[in-house]
Amino acid sequence: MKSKYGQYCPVSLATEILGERWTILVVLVLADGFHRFSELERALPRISASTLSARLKKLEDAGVIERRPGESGEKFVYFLTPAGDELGQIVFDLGLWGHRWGRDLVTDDLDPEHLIWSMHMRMNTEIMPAQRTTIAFEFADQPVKKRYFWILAENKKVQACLKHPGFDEDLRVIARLRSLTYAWRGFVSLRDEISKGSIRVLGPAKLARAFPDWLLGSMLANQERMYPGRERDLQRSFRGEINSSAD
Amino acid sequence: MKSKYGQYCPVSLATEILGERWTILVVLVLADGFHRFSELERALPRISASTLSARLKKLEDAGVIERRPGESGEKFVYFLTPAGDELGQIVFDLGLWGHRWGRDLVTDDLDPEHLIWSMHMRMNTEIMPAQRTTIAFEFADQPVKKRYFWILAENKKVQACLKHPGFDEDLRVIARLRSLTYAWRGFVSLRDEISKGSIRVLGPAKLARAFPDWLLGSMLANQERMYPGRERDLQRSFRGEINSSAD
DNA sequence: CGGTATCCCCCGCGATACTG
DNA sequence: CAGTATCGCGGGGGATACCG
Repeated sequence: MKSKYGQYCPVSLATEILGERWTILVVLVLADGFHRFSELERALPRISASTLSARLKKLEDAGVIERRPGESGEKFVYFLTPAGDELGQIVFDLGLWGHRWGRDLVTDDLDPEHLIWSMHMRMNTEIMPAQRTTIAFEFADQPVKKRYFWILAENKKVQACLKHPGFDEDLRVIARLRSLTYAWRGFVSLRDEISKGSIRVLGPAKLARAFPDWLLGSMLANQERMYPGRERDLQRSFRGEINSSAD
Repeated sequence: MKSKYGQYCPVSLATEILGERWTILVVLVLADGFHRFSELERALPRISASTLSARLKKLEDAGVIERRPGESGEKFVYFLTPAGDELGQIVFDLGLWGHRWGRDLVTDDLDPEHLIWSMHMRMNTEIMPAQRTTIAFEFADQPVKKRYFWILAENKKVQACLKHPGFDEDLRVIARLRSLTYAWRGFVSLRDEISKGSIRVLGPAKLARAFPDWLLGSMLANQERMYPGRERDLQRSFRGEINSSAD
């Protein structure tokens, strides 16, 4: 059995479960409050259905998640057990570590669908209009298939759409994928990028002005990033890119 | 590249490094204060040299460890960087989780060499005799190759030996591997097992009486274990085994 | 649409051999 | 002894097809 280490050490035992590809991320998504197979697939765009199925089974066997009968369409919904909740805290710590010490992002890390998915979970609905608000996102540098997405908010409920939702947009946000991702991660300030024009917000002035407050950003965006030397380089190269594309 | 997830998510970035087999355990051993290639190999008996070499290289690239020139024989010594220290805390948390929620141990998890290695790091040298004390361990149920080990303590320095150290033993501890491992993990009380005879300590009465205090046990041994139902079953089957072998 | 079974390729890892 | 290069295999995981 490849996954065993031949050790009674508790770290080994934990690692047997978490060491397999994707497993930690599945726990993360469940801890984020998603419970359906399709939600997991959406949050983890590159996982294969069969792998996800296998991981859910293993996590269930390990006592990390519980499988309950589904209610509407889906066969099951998946919930963290108390053991899973404790694990979720560790996964969060790991995220903080990855934020502080993780490598710089490369193009292949960027994924518009996943970004939209993350953002729609962290909208400041308290200060958004109560009536339906449709925000269109256009990733100018992406191929057509990955260029257009929508986030709908209404009565403090937020929804992400991969297809045109059928009604007119209230705001349109146009940016390169990298710009919005960096703003999301907190590497650059959303407001700065908007005023510099690398992120454009089109629509009624009142909504456009309010938009930067709607987007809360990643939970970790306000956390300090280490290796400030690297970080400065990152921002410099990023800005250089923006400038050159604006020429 | 198999190790990438196509996500900018910080957990993904952390998992790219830690998701590979053995990596977390390498960090653990370094955090425990070992720094040499051979020490890592000893603490992780089933890792292959080539894999260990590859892991050290990756951890170095990731900024988790630092490779310094070695001083006596070895080419390098390996130290955690500040990033690695922070990671070490997470690995420790993971160990706590594994202790609380991890699966029961099976025979293949038990490893005498690793147990001796762990124990020799956690001897209560403050209360041990200052002069050289040699403790022989005999795992009665193991094949000859894995049956005999020694721990030497002298002046608050402790050393583990896989071969007869050349001088007489002061104490001899005879037990089945499972008994001592369970006592080490805190599943059962060392004192109880000694008084029941499943762990025997032979030698001068004064030393034999003191011995249970010398062995501090795993750092986690005093932590509560969850699923007490399972735990009781574990102890029952364990005791059943002892009894039947004592018949 | 929600989830599983099957196939098959590829690469991660262990074994072995090798160098300073 | 400390560490690295090479090779070969097994199984992890992605693609695809399939079922309810």
